[in-house]
Amino acid sequence: MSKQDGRGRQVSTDPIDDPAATIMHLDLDAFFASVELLERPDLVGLPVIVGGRGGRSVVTAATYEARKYGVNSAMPMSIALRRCPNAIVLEPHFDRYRHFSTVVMSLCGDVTPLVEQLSIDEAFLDVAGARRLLGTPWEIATALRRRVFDETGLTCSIGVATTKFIAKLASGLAKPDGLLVVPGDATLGFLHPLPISALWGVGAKTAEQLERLGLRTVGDVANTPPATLTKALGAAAGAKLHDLSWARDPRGVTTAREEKSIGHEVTFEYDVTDATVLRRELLRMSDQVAVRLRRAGLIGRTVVLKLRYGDFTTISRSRTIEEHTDLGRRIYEEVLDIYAAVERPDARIRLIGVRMEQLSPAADAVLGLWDTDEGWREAEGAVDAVSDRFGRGSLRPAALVKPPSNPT
DNA sequence: TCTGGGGTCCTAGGACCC
DNA sequence: TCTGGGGTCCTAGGACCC
Repeated sequence: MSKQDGRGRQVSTDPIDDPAATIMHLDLDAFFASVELLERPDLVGLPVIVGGRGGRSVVTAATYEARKYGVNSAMPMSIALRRCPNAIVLEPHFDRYRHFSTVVMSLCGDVTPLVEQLSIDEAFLDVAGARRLLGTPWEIATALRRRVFDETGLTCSIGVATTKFIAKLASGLAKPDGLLVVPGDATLGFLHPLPISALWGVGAKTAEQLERLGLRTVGDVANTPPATLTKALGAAAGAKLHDLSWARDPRGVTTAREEKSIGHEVTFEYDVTDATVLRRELLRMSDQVAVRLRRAGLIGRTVVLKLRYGDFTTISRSRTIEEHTDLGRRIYEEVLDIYAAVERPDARIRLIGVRMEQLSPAADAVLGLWDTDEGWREAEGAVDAVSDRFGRGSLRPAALVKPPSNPT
């Protein structure tokens, strides 16, 4: 049995299987648009685009009917509507997407505890330990796809392979509503004919670089000396690409990933020149960032201001402060000072953003206030007491704990 | 045609220390 | 007088992904 995929290729739906192919990549189809259609069944089968209505908005998601007109994610809405004037545009509802995402991730969790959520609509699963109980990878994936549909009404695609990279490629080729298993011994035959853009990390710029070297397929990259690649792309990117082109991808499925930064940014409907408006926005965003830090039980040390001017040039200025913080006023104070240093009276500002980096758990900072053994034990006890009572996210060292006036 | 908002990772240069 | 090498931290920018 076979069917045509979204790009007109034949995709096998035969139960090709390989007990050693235990990595799965699940990807919900046209996720945001599909969720919207659950509430608007009257629009099923029509070109629907999810995105803002402002003049500067972009396409967040599009149904396959809209994609037929050349509408794609991240495309400016103005262009999308020119290509597909009959499209129905719906505003996004991120709360709904988060809800369905949680449901689907928990269904994945019923298959195996080894679930790595990649984004709101994607996850890797390692089903090596689930085979005895649930069957072959093909059987597991088929059952999971059915269960996702039965419990949410959403379709998804699953790629199955021996590595993450190949599994992700496979789910992409299986879309929409498909399943593709790439047995271990078929990997290179599957991979090498694909275009270089299939490689993870190859976007427009890198593709251009590689084409200049005369490389068009993944197989071409595989047969290029690594030194040539590193010379053109840098040490890390060159080595990584060469490895991926031979399907070498040692990354395992990991469940825990720590956040490296938290930030917010806005693009104004019209460029802003009024400094009062900008400062108000910076205050609002500093508070938003602080709220998210506290909810995550994190504090940050590096404050980053991002500005994009009317001509789209973008700068960022950062400052690392002495102490960690999760307080909106403190973040605002720094960001305002940074802004003052780059402020130009005539500048037209298109976007501003605030971000916090160098994050660490709030509890660590509390412990860091003491440097003696007994002080440490005392602090540890205080942290436990507070987090037991209120949850770890409630720890705000600056407010809760006064450092000893005379340390040591 | 005119470019969102959330992120991650990499590079390169400079400061500073040993 | 001219000149080390490694390591870490910080900053700015860019490519990329969903």
